[in-house]
Amino acid sequence: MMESSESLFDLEQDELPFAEVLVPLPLEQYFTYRVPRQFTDLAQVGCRVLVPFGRQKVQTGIVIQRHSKNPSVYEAKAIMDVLEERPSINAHQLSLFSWIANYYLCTEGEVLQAALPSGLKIHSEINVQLHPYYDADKEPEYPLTAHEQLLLDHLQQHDFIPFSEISKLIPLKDPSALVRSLVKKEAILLFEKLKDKFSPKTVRKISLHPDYQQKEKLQALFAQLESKGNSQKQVEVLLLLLQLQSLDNDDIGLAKAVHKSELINKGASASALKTLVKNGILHDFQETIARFQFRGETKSLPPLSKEQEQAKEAIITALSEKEVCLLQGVTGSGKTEIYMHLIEETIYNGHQALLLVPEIALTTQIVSRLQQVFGDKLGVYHSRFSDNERVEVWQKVQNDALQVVVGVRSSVFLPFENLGLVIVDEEHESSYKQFDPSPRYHARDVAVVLAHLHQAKTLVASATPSLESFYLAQEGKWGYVLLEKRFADAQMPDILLADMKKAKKRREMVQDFTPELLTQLRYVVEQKEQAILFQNRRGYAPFLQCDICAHVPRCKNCDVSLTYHQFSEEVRCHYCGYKEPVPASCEACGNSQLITVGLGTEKIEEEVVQLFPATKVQRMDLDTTRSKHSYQEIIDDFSQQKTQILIGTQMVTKGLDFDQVTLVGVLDADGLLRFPDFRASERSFQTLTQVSGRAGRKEKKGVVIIQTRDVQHPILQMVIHYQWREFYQYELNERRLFRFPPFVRLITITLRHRDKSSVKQAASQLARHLRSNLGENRVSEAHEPLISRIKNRFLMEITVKFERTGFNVQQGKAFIKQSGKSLMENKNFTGLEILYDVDPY
DNA sequence: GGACCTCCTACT
DNA sequence: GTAGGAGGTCCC
Repeated sequence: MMESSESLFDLEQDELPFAEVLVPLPLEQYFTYRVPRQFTDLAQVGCRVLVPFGRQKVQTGIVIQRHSKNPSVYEAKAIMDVLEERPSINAHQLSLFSWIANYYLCTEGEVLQAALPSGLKIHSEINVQLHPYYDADKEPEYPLTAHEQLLLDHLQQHDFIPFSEISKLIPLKDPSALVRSLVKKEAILLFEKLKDKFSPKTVRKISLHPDYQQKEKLQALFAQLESKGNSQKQVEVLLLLLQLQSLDNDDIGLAKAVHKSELINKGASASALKTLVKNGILHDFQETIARFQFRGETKSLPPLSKEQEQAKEAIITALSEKEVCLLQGVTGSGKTEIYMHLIEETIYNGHQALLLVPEIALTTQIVSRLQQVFGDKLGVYHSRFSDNERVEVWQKVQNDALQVVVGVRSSVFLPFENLGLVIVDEEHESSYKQFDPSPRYHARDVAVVLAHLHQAKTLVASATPSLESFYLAQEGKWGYVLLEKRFADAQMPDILLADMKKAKKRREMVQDFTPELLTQLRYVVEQKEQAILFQNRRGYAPFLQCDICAHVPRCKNCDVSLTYHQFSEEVRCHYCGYKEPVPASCEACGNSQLITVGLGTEKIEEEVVQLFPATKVQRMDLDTTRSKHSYQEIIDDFSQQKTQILIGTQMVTKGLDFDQVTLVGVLDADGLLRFPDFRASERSFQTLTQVSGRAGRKEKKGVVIIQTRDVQHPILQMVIHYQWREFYQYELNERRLFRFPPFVRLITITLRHRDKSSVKQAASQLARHLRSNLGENRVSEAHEPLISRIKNRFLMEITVKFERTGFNVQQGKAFIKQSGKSLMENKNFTGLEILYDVDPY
């Protein structure tokens, strides 16, 4: 694709004076720009260009196509600059963008927005400065308001302020009117400045000037300096430099450069240093360094057990016939070692490899294991890294300086040149599906497409595969390899159910603990072993309730109850972030007795601390892991056995290897099972199996206790008996019966509007239109979603189910999008928003 | 997404 | 009347 467009371009470059440009914004079309003569060669397809966009604004765009068709209805503006000689985005990526936009019903601009690290998305920002003729002491020609005065006062002290920061300085929601007024009064000027440019990390280094890098020359120099008498400081600097040069080497390497900061830290006089540089004795220069530098020896690959070796061979065989293979390996079966061997072979064959991991599983544990083997061939791509760090990985992947990347879902967008293998670890993880900003893509499914574009292979792995993947493997569309034996002959734990209903009736519950779980916990504490307690709800309790009138405090902006957080003494909305102090009394009846209902991690922590005051307890959930390192700290403390009991949400179920955990307690399995969506069973089975897998490794067999009010529940029965085959057959049957994925393709259409009746009317109109054109069995009636208002917008929903075969899904999707578009153009529904979620999770 | 414009409304 | 918010539009 690249080749052909380039050669076409060579032949006819003068006839391609226009470019279609994609901008990273949620807009449907490309924009046409004129390519100035000096850029005819440079502005290739895939290059980033700077373009004027909107009212006096600079945007980064990508050249999608070159052509010679001069747009007739408007005059094309000119590309301002081409940002690189080699395209940032390769042909595979452009195809991938367009596939994602089509499949997930979003725009290519949204994909670009998600794909490019912001360090590569330069755009201009408006700044405000004082007008050169403005005189603060002079009586102003026009009177100034208090707000205007505030801004001018600020500008007396500062050279300029970014427009976007004015609202932080002055309590104004939209400062544009204020700024406009001040411009008119000739008190300020506006100017634009580019921001977010990538800057490589550099260090300043000092070395001897080449003229002095010989012993004799140096001796002469010393003699000369010492004779002067006032150069003592300079002599000290030179001696220190020589000392540092020889530090890790007996032989003095006179050409060697040392860090300037080190010289200064060790006491070199800055002014003497400056003089030496000025006199041409020392050389002061900048060196670009990588942000990630792997130090230390790489080890050879860990050997595989017989079972691992067999699994690896089976995967290779499967992938020789099929593009995708599912590896189902129980927790603790040693999948990571198999990955390493497969990656090694991929690199050996001259290809790049990508290992996708769920956000939360990207810990130092897995990174350091891979780094030990792959050293500086390995790159890590994570949202917690800075922009500059991400740009660096991006560029190294592009230059083939990195052969392996371990990363989170957005690493499918990296500019791989010759991908050979993609591995999706823990593929059932819902965090692979992006939700909040569109594109709402699933990284596993995008990975399969990405691999296909590179004619590469995909390995999809999990102990508890998604129903979708399991089905594809069962149907033979994907290969399938099973690894059932735990590594080093570790035994699977005993999983037991504890009947909360019975315990409650007999009044045997101690707070939220059944006698079974409490007994085991006591034993573990006495034996100095470790335990994990799992409850899938953060905060103290899901909500507060009035003891008398049963009123529950609700969010002002959303249709949800507020969650009680004891530590911060607040009630919070998990949807819009609204929070308020805990109400002293019921707002409905004035009663002051508000009780907590339900169970969150914070409350369990409190109970455990009461029950075991001498034991070290740690809680791990969204609230305790907000900062960059706290997650890792909690993990480290627990694996070093500084903490004995770990209490947490989902997070504790994710691929962490702790050897001394002998007990896992699930405090309330019913909360999982009751979840009102079609994935409740699947999620329950996966979560309970995964969390159980945390118990007992190596020598010691573990125990898992699951508390429930429904001991007969079929899902729980299958979990405790390890009947995963039965589970998949059972659940596939249900899905077939009720027409859910993997038997149909699901799309959720959400309509959003600030006016309730408008959104209802728009939704039923859209539903009627879709039902009559696509079939009533494929499109649901418009209905209110479970949460019908978020951030003061009312929501309506339409569910679409397309069968997998015998129906043109792509055509159906296009029809939906077209219908949505024309509905939004309807003047009765101005302000209507339509959101699509393809393959919702 | 954001800078602009227009329209609406709550005040001194 | 007008400052400030809210909604709507367009970007090549």
